Amino acid sequence: MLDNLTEMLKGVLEGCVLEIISRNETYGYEITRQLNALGFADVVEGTVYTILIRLEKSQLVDTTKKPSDMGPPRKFFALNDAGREELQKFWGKWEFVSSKMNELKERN
Amino acid sequence: MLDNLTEMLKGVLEGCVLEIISRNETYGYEITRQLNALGFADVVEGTVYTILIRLEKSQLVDTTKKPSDMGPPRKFFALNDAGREELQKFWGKWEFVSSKMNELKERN
DNA sequence: ATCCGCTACTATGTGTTACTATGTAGTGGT
DNA sequence: ACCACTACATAGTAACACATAGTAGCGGAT
Repeated sequence: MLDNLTEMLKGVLEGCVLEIISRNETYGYEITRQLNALGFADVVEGTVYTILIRLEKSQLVDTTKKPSDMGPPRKFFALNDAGREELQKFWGKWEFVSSKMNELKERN
Repeated sequence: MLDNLTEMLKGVLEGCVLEIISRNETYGYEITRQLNALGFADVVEGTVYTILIRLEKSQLVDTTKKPSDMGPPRKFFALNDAGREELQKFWGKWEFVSSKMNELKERN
């Protein structure tokens, strides 16, 4: 129905991942499932993993590997201080853009 | 303060331009000014012109050139039926993403 | 024993997009 | 003559989501 969200997700998906991680230390596969459950049904693992690697390189997250009884070992991600700061900045930006968009939409 | 909105504007800026055009037949330079006034202060003409050319190629707008007494002739843009449909789709997508984002943000 | 499905991670390449930078050109004021 | 403002155009860049493919562990069914 609302065919392709890809472009609109640019710049917000990373924030979503940060938010999800901030709630609970978690791992890529699970994050993908949560995003899908949220409604972003077309988001695939490849996308999430590239985001996670980016977050790791930017040193916004700490990682630990833990065994799983359901498959291969899981790489858990947790926000560090820089990550929490980035998350706050993200919501600030979202609030700004989102308010401006609604302003534009409602104005007549 | 909220340093770089670039990535978050991807996918929404085109919709903003569509919305602005839908209100009044207008031209690139003026659209840029309106976006700046809205709060998207860093959006520059080059960005808007590429969007306008894209809209033209996608046949979402009709164009007419009109002389100006303030400078070079202006290229006016107006939405056609396809453009109006696209605009509606855009707001549908925005509504969806935006609601999901707020759901994610508020949930605790 | 073998295959399949699910879990879980990694890597390479592609298309789209906003932005940078630069150039052209018309008008009016000083 | 010069400059600021108006107005449009375009080649190149960086960042991002996504496509695609591969590797690998585990459990259940055939």
